[in-house]
Amino acid sequence: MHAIGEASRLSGVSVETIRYYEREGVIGTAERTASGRRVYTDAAVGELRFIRRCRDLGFPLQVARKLYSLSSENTADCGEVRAFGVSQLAEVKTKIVELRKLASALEELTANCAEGSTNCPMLDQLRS
Amino acid sequence: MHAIGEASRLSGVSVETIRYYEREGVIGTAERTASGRRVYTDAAVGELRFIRRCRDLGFPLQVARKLYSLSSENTADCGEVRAFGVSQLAEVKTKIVELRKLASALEELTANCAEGSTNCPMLDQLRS
DNA sequence: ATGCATCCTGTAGTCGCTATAGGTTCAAGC
DNA sequence: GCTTGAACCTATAGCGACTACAGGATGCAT
Repeated sequence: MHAIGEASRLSGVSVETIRYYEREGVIGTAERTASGRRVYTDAAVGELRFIRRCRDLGFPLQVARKLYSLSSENTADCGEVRAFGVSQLAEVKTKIVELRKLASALEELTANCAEGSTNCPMLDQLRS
Repeated sequence: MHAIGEASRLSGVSVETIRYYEREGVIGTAERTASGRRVYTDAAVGELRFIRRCRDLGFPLQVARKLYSLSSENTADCGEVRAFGVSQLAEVKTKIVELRKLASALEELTANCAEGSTNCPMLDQLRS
């Protein structure tokens, strides 16, 4: 059994975020001590770590939650899980493409800017 | 002179967002007709378009505003403008690197998932 | 005169936290 | 037993950049 601070350290989820997750129903409500402090089992810490890993992969909280509930069933359909992963991957790839365009636009814009000049090609572009 | 809907069409900024920009001081307060409707000059539409272009390039609103005010000075220092662009470019590049890592992680995770299987390597990874 | 598009204000919701205020509880050292 | 300080508690507000109502006023064409 772990206090919230320890659960935070073990899972990599901040204390405030753990409480937020509980409020929002992302994770189950933690047990409490007689004085009202939250207490976490190893399984609960595992749940937090699972959610954090999903978040690190860019899954929204709702999807993280769904994946965790799939993970808790012993009849989890791998195909359904895969679908979330594939869709997330598609989104990430789309974002990369967008950001690449953005990067080259910024490269072009800044290319001809010079220190001290009061005639700025970047501003000209933004204005036109 | 243009009504807000027309200004929106001309600038590519939604009506709600234009009002939001005014509320937040991103743009100046628009003139009003006798009945209280906002009215936009071509210059005001240009301002909106400028802001939208900055946003499209990923600049935060504050920076967009700053760039617009630089653009309005006739003594704008091109070096200062360039600094914003370069810093934005660096951020975009950092994000691309992160997203690439994410994409390859997702590719690995989903690679061994198969339709219909109840033994899911992606969930196993997320759990472990 | 009617109807519909457009406009107005004000407020709340989105997402995923983060921060603050103001309080209680626990554990260690003296 | 007492004090101190860390860790905990709740409740609320703020972030960024919108978006989405609700409930009403206005403008314009038929």
